[in-house]
Amino acid sequence: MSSAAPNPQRLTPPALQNTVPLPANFNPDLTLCGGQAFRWVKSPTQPTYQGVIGEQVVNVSQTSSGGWYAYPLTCPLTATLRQQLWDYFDLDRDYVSLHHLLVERLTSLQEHYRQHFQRSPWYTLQPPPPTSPFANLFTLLSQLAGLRLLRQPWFEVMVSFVVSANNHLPRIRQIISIISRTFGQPISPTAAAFPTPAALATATPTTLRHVCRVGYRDRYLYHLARHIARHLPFWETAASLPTPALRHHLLTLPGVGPKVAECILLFGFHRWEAFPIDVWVRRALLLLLGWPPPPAPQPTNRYLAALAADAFGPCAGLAQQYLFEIARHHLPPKQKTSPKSSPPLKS
DNA sequence: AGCCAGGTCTGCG
DNA sequence: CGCAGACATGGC
Repeated sequence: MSSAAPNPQRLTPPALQNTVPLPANFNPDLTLCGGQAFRWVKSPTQPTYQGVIGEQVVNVSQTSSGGWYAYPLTCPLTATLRQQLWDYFDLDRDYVSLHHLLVERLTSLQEHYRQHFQRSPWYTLQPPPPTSPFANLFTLLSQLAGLRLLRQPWFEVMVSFVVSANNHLPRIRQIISIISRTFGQPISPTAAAFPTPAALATATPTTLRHVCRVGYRDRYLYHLARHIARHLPFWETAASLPTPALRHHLLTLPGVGPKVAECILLFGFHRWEAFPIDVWVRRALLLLLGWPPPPAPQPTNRYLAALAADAFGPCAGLAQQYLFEIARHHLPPKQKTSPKSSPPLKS
């Protein structure tokens, strides 16, 4: 844990041709340290992030001119590995165009509902507050232009988001790290690959709870790993299933409900029509729409999912990640319920 | 100290 | 369906 050594491994950056250059506007904080992946650690002293992709420790660093690049830390960059990084960072996709598309979709969605709610009786009863992070939508969204969706392996995503339920991001990262070091193949003195289903299937609930600190989720992960390991041939081919069928199968897994299933579809099977709705995305979306607060009737998540599918279509997943990051950075931690009355005074 | 967390599961009307 | 509680753990 605590590296007392003054300078652990000050590797000189590899020659440029031995790295994978990332797009000019790449934003590592949003992409690597947001809510989609849990294995990236930001260096406190340098513009560098270290993570694990497959069986490799990977660094993401910045050149003096500001560009970002990725390279494997402990081995040369083979053609196969270059392709793996290219795939992980989703470098075939044009996120600049996607950003412009999202700006357009979100703006028109906001305007549509603004007009809708202006005619609503709830609006005149309780007008929305003028101060909202969505007041200047274009400026808000421009801060997110470097956010990308990573193409992660599906089993790691399954485990990560079962762990994520009712949990904090820092603790999710810690748990995923312990699970990797405990059951994954070591690939460096300090790092390990994420365990295969077979490897994690050897875990006992007791170990999961008391070593990996997963709490009451021990039985979910225990049954999940054993189930996946036992039906591995099926899940290896699951990537070719249509999204509704795949969603149906995911919902049969222990610890996987509607929200986690959408996360696995999006981050693990790269289905961009998936739209996970958690408390943050829900709050951000309602605020964007200008939805009147209670006592006005509130929409169900099922309704919001249909709304998002209609508004964003094949970009729903990226729109969701935008909303999540907006909520995380611009909304207060908890939406206070009704003020009710002043707190009781101690006499 | 107490509340909350990228929810899910269970059991009830 | 919709709703209420429980649920381990640890950060803030």
